[in-house]
Amino acid sequence: MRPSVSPDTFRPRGHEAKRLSIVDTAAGVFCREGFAGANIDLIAAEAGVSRQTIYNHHGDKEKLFVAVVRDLTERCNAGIFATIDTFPDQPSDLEADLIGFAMRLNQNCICNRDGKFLRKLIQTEGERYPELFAEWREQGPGRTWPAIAARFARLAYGGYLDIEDPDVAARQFLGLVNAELQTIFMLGGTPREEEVLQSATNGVRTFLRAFGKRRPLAPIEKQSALASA
Amino acid sequence: MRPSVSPDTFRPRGHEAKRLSIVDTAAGVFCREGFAGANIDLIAAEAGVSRQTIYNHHGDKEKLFVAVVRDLTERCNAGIFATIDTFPDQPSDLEADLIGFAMRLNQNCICNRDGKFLRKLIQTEGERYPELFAEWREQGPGRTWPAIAARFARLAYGGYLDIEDPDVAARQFLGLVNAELQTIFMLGGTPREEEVLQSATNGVRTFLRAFGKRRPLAPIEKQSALASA
DNA sequence: ACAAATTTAGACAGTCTTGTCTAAATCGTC
DNA sequence: GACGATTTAGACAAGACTGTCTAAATTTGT
Repeated sequence: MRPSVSPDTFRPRGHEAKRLSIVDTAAGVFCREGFAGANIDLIAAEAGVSRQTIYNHHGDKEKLFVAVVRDLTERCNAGIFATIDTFPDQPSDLEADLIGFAMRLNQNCICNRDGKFLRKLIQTEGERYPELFAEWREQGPGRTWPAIAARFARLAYGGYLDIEDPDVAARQFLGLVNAELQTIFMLGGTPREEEVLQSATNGVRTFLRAFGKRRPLAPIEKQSALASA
Repeated sequence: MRPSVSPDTFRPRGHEAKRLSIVDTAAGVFCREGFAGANIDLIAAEAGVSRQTIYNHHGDKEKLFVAVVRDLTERCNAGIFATIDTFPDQPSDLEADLIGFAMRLNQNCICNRDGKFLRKLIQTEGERYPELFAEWREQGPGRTWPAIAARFARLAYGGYLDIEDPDVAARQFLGLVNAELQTIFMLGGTPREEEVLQSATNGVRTFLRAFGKRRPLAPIEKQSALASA
């Protein structure tokens, strides 16, 4: 791969704009080529910036890489928490509302550019930077999963679901909702919206078969008639 | 990383032994360092072989990489099909038997060395070798998933499960059973056996809450008394 | 034990890459 | 429009890596 670039390269204006463009472009190149394969000249060309500017901003390749991961983690986390805030705490149509939530999570956090890049960088270079990715683990899954679990717990407490362990339920919810996208994720592809919807719909249906209140009509609840039909 | 190696390097004897050792070692190095970062000298040293021997056997770095992926795909597939053959077609204890199957699948196919390596190589270099990984997709998921789905279909036909779409159920089964291992997989780690068991147990329980026959006592079933306990 | 095949160590050319340096050009701001 | 800060292009040294070549050493089969 030669660092060739369309001649009419976009050239970002302003100090911050350049910093942004560099980190952004670098994310893409690190993903495509891996850390070792990523070429600073190529990043510079794609970012519309001279190589020296990259060194001015970030010092060296490794520091640039760290900046990229920090940046992605931060943006992804923000997106996830914003989406968690849309969790249906008082659903009118539980199935539809959970499918909507799953869709938002997938489209805004997991399948979007940042999510895709972060996932790939973690998978690819995670072992090489233990402390950096330990940080990601704490800031990412370590904070978002309990937040989702808390929402499911509230839903259970509100009588909408029949859940024993909210943490397990949260992880299984995500596993179910993405069950049909695994192969696509593996190869770094982006699933089409209909595929995401399909997987989310099937996943939520199964989730509700397992955890939905099964006798919304029966008033004799709780300890008594645990076995039902 | 310098190509340093313990001085008393194991030196494989025989033509085939060398070929094996090269492909095997290369798998590990490609995983650790990525394709671009993998160093032929390092592979040679770790394999206990001279660099020239690698070129004699495989021509160049790219051909070596292809050989590695082919090798891993083949071995993994063999393992998966062998494990699918242990699927509980006539379970005595459905929950325990499915947990056992999930454990075998995880331990022998997904968490073992080959599975870990193949997964990482696909994630890391998949986009760079579209046709190679298209081949993997056909030979791997394209063949194993339907095989698992067929087993679930048989279980449903036998009255053990209440499944509409066996393909969806199969994918969801895998998603559930691995739900709690995702973070570990992400970072390339190998989960401890108790973690695998925990995830499998929780996953199978949820799976059965969703798809298990819920009235094993009611005799007015389907064709006759297909439902058992 | 001998002949053929294979493997080895090391040198080597060619290429690529990182990171530094410099002088000129450009930009933002007053 | 002018000044200070930033950016640019390009050259450059140092090092790393791939893939080839050679002659010697080792292994294998008979």
